[in-house]
Amino acid sequence: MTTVLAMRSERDSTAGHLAAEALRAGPQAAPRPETGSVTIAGQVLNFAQDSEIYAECSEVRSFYKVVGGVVRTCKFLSDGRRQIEGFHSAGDIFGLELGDTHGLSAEAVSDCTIVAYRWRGLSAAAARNDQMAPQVFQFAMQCLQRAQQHALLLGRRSAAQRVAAFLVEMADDEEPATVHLAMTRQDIADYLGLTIETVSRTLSQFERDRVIALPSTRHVVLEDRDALMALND
Amino acid sequence: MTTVLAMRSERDSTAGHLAAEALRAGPQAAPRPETGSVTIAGQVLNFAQDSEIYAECSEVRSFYKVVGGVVRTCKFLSDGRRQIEGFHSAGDIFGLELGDTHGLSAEAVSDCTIVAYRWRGLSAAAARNDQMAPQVFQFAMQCLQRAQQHALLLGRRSAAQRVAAFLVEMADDEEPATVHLAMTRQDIADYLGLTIETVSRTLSQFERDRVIALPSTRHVVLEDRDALMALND
DNA sequence: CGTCAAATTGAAAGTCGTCAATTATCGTGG
DNA sequence: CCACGATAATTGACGACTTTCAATTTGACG
Repeated sequence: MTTVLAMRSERDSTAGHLAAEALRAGPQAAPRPETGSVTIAGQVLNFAQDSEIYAECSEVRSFYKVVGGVVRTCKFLSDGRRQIEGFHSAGDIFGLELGDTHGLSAEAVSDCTIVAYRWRGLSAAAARNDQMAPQVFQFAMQCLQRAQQHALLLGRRSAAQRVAAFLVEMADDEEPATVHLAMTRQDIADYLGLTIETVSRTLSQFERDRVIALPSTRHVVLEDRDALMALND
Repeated sequence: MTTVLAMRSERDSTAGHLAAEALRAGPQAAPRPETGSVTIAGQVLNFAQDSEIYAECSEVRSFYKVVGGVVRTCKFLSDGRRQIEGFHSAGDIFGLELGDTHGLSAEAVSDCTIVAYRWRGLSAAAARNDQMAPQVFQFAMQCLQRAQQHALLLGRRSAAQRVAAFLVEMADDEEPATVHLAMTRQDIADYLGLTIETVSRTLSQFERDRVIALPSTRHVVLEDRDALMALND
């Protein structure tokens, strides 16, 4: 199966909008290539829960967009511990790298469907004369800002602040927000730089404080989102 | 006073080398513009110790290269604490951003000299038809990798591991390496996500263990660099 | 030599991690 | 549909590491 990812070449949009539109466009968003647009063939792949999408230090062959399910990108330490750099769900791009080897590994948090877009580095893309570079740059800078925000969280926040930030990050805009967690407590812990026990205890404490409700382990209702947000300035 | 930053337009080099050469080129590296190269005017600025170069959320007018001295880029929390994202010394670029506001603030760790290059975003640079985009992308990805490495450090390392990583990062290639610290213990603590006391205690312990020597507070001799590196896998 | 800021050191407290036990959840098969 | 086993999650007790608070020492500069 093959799909297309629209890569527009208009110059009048801002770089931000260009990238946002192009990198978020799904297969369904480009039923027919528009005049002047460049399309990139993508291959749809399915991964079972906990299967590896690519390994750290493996050769970069493609970058990826999540169609369904959730993906985690992470690093491993020699002692077996993990640092999860981020979770990626429908519409998110991941695995786009400058060098020829992946700096992180990627794994399926849940069963998921992913589109792989062939990618041989920026120079190869630039040589095709398409307007991908600004979008790729935009993407890199977004990743950078998230990474810096994450470093701030890991360096300076308490366990309660980290868990609160995670819940707010995962929540939708509804009120009260219901968060469906695709990942285990271990995943959350490895994302927040905590242990599974601390995450569990913190969630329990939030529940006792009536800040959240836990109808099931994977469903969190943010009863008092303001209280959660207030924990981080 | 005005200087130039060479921005080469050759296509035959790898993206990596392009960026590395162009972004590291100093005033002295481009005595005369070469045929086919694009030059960017830079303004030399001096900043006194602890003065602000730009504030978080301030408008992006330029990006910067350090000529002399050391710069820190950091974020502030509402409680007054800081997370220093990185230190930048001679030759380093900082302050290059996608959006129109800075995501971090920049301050002079020591008295320092900096070249400011006018920068109005990638689209403005791209419109001038120079070949800056790949170099900027390369730069962004390098920052991203450093930020991810830093997140790993902050999320999963003990105080001793963090201080060891910092010393190795700051060390030159000589043996034994002598590190001249331009920053205070507080700066180091805010970079490593620790307190000033913990940094001090850890350095003292390293000294007792004969891993380092401290001829003065700002001079560290890595007596046993292997031992320091062994702490992190 | 005196003053002030930076750095070090000590003692106590607190947070989070570790280890262990219990409970809950989910998938599988009877 | 229920029972069972395996995995995930929770909870408790304890300990280690880091922070906090406080005092002292060191170093820079007039």
